[in-house]
Amino acid sequence: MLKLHESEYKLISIVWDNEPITSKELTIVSEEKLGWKRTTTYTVLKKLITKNFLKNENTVVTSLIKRKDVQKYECEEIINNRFNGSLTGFITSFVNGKKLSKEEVEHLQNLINEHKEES
Amino acid sequence: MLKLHESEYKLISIVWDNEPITSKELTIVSEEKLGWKRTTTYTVLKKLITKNFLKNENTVVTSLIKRKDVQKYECEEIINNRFNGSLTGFITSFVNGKKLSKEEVEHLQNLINEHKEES
DNA sequence: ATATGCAGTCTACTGCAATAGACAATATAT
DNA sequence: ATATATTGTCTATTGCAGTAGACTGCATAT
Repeated sequence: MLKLHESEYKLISIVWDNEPITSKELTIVSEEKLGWKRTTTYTVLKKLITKNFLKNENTVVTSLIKRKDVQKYECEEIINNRFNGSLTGFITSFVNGKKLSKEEVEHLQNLINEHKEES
Repeated sequence: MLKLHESEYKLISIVWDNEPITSKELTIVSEEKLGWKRTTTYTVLKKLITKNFLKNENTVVTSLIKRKDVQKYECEEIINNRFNGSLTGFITSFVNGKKLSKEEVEHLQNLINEHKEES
């Protein structure tokens, strides 16, 4: 289960952006970016360690799961919950009333081609 | 702001699926599908009415916002929060390690074409 | 006129996420 | 040996979402 609470997500995002990072530095960055007190960082850090999302070895914090995996999980969650598992349903909804730039179109087309069934 | 809490989302979903629906019926369906007591339904209903998401006229409940709009909002939320506003980032993540069926590919391609900038 | 039931509100309880202060343990400097 | 800082934990507080019970007002049947 890759479910993260909001505060956990915020902290692990800082780790992803900066790892390896010492716990000390982590408290400083959290203070700067999130306005958290030192102990708040430690509390949330501990949660993430307990969940095996982060580890802290000798005051050096690194991640055990990758950002991509969490993102993927979250995508699936919302698509399953809100769109009955339909990716096209999701995209239809998102894209509704929007225009896609040339780059986006190109990028999307590549993506689609790369993930076509057979071929 | 189209933000909905989980319980609100569950209830409005029932309305979307059944509107127009009497408040009485709503309590029954909520009881069946969600296991809610009558008063819970009324409590959440009131919240949704206060937010102008639903209305209740003469015990007949109807929606003031459409499912699509809420879904769109939620899509944007997650894409902005988690993917810096990048749709392709989102899809890349979702599609990673998956195959897309012929129908999906076709559907997606149509979507893209319909939303190309200029043309 | 009185009892019964339905519609709806108001208040309260519970659980949990978010936050942080008090404290403990260990290392380091004087 | 003692003061100081660093690392980390444990406990407590706050706020809010979720849930539901007690109550009110109104209509209707007897």
